[in-house]
Amino acid sequence: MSQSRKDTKIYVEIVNELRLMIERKNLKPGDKLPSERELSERLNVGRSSVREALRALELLGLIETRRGEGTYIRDYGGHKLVQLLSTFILQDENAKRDIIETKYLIELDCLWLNLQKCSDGQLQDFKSWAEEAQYTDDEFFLKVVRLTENHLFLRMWIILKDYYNSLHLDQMVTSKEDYVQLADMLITRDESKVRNAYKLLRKLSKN
Amino acid sequence: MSQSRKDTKIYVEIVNELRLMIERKNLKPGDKLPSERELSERLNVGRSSVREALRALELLGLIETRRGEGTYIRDYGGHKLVQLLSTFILQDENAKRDIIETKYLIELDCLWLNLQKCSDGQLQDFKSWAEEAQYTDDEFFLKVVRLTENHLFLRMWIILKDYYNSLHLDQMVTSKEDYVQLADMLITRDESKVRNAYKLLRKLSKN
DNA sequence: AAGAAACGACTGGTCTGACCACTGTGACAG
DNA sequence: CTGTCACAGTGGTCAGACCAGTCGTTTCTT
Repeated sequence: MSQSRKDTKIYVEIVNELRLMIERKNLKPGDKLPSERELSERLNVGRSSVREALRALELLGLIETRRGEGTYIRDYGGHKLVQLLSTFILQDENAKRDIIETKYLIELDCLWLNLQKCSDGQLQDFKSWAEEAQYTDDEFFLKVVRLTENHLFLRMWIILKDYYNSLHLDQMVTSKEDYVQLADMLITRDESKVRNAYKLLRKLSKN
Repeated sequence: MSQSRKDTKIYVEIVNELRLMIERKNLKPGDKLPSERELSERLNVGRSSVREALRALELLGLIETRRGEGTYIRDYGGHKLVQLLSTFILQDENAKRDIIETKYLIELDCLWLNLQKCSDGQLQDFKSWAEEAQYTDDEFFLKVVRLTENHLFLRMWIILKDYYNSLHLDQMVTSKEDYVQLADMLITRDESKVRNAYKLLRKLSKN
């Protein structure tokens, strides 16, 4: 009727089956999945079909397999996906511009979110860290994004960061004062000041 | 030499092999890839390994296979990825809040981008359309996002929209005037006015 | 008894060959 | 010329075999 046709490939069904299993058993990153042979038996499919499904999920970075041990759920992060998709997607020049543009805007969004939602204490801690610690640009903004406690932005930013770094742009040198300044402006809770501090840090001339 | 190292799985090497092949021959969406059997022969690997690689690429939406015909390069788009990643990523409770928050912020980003980059003519056209056409909320903002010509934002927004709709929130009724008003504010190129118009439309009390 | 070596059970990694279902094509009968 | 049909090629799936690691237990050595 609807789509009970067998036009859906087995391996896709297995992927869905796995999703359900993970949901039902509430499996989290680090947990172990059944072995390939067991899955093949439980689902009444060939082991090769199970493998196709698992390999696909692995390439996506959703699971991890260790020979001799088993298959485990993984904490998702860009990984190979980036490298992969980049050759397929980032062909034209516009893509390059999109990545830069998007990364910057998301960083701004996260700054804004922090400005809205963080407590004074959190912002103060952040500033102290910015003053005292050693960090790269990625590390600094990772902390910014983490502070929002928005996993979606975190995922997106991590992927964007990987793309961004794969562009091999000229590394611009950002002085530590710029970072500290930005952290400082957060405390003022003044949106436009934060915005300007970010622009300065990124050396964006105008808006 | 290069691949005599057994630390990389065959199917990953095949994926890379395919990437190279696509680059070298400059294959584009719609073009045909060699058959599974031919690949298996040319690369001296088993057909099952070739399949694992192809299935992974298929799940990613990078290729398309048609039984009896062959394997073709596909025009990339989110596809199954969304559905897939959602269950693996959005497990916790905060996910819901993240989706809403992120969608709104990205919509604001796109509005801001349009305000920066669009010509007067484009904005005028957009306003005319907003006044005269019939559209849903999704359709309205799809147009907004499209206008930015940032494919990355477009992809992200589409994904977010799907997530968002799957939440089955109470449909809020937005009057057409709000949309027109927003389009109108774009023309003024006043950032804060656009921001306020958006907040009004989304019925967000404060910031 | 304590430590080391060997074994066995289990897991993923890969290959081969077989069969099915489907699509495109070309030969042949009308 | 046209319609039919068989065939070769392609993806979809499966079963079985073997390799190569990991881990826990057993057995042997000291």
